[in-house]
Amino acid sequence: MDDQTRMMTGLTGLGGLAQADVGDPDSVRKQQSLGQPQQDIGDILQQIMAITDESLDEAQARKHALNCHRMKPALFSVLCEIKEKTVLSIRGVQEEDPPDPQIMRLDNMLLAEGVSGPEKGGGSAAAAAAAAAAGGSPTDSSIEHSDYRAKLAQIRQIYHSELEKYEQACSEFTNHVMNLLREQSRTRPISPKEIERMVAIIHRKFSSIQMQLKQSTCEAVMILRSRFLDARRKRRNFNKQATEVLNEYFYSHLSNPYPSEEAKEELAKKCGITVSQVSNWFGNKRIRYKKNIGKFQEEANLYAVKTAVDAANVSAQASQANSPATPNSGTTCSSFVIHREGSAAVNYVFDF
DNA sequence: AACAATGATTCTCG
DNA sequence: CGAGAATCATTGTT
Repeated sequence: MDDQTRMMTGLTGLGGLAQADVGDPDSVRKQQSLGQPQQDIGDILQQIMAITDESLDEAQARKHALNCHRMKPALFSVLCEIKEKTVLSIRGVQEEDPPDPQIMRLDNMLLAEGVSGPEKGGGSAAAAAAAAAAGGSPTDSSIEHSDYRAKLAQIRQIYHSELEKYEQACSEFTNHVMNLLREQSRTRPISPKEIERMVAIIHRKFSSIQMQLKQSTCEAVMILRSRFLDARRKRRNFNKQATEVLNEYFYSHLSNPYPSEEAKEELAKKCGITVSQVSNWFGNKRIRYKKNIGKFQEEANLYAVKTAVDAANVSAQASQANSPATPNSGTTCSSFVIHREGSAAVNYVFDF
């Protein structure tokens, strides 16, 4: 609202010029030299000055009265004359502002973040995700990005609606001022250039408000980004079933616990996690298992038995003669057992 | 609160 | 680019 008040002062500044013109004793002398009664002119000037203090209706009536006043054309021409002289001093003040580097910076950033620029509907959400992933594989990370995208969309929506509001307010205000100036130009001389200048001033003021909007939008995006990046570190432990599936695979492939890309995808689907999460899990598991086999012995045996039982069940269902004591996933399972027994806590390396 | 477990990240290396 | 290793940061347990 600070800008608005400043805008108003800018506006009254123009009006003030006219008042100064009117108050110029020079003009009074000129009027006197025309042979008109001084009192009369003084009255008119008083009336003009007082217009702003009156209610709209009164002012309207008074304005109409002034416009019909017999002295009006003469007064107007005098005002024009004075204006001619003073306008030279005003001209120097005009300076064309080059495109603000800061606002360009903000614009670029908003564009880069996808806040401004082409509206991204639901259809191109994948494109937005891909852009946000920036090099990551599009299959994963889309889940993590959905929250981010939703928040970004929220910011974008607020930004656009605010921008629209500002633009509307700006054009409304410009129209209002232009109408006002046109109306006033009947009473006092206002060149089109001046109106132009006034419009430029208004636009400058509004664009400074716009810059504030852009700035705070940028800040919001930055905050969102940092929160999001922090949030990526946040994690939820996988549910029991998922851990079970992963462990089952790990211990039944202990001699070569490196799932292929297809296996990873299948595990990911089974566990309801992403492929990269599966990769993370196996990476962590391998290194932690290797570091301290002893700690995992119990778990390993558990899953060895589990897979053995499963295998036995499968074979039983298949009406085969295998006893539960001779699991058919033997190669990997037994290799683990042998290794365990042979080198309890010493460095264990996977059989590659 | 201290500690362990665990998922994610970052770095180096082949 | 993927694996290993170290590390971070959160979650779960005691």
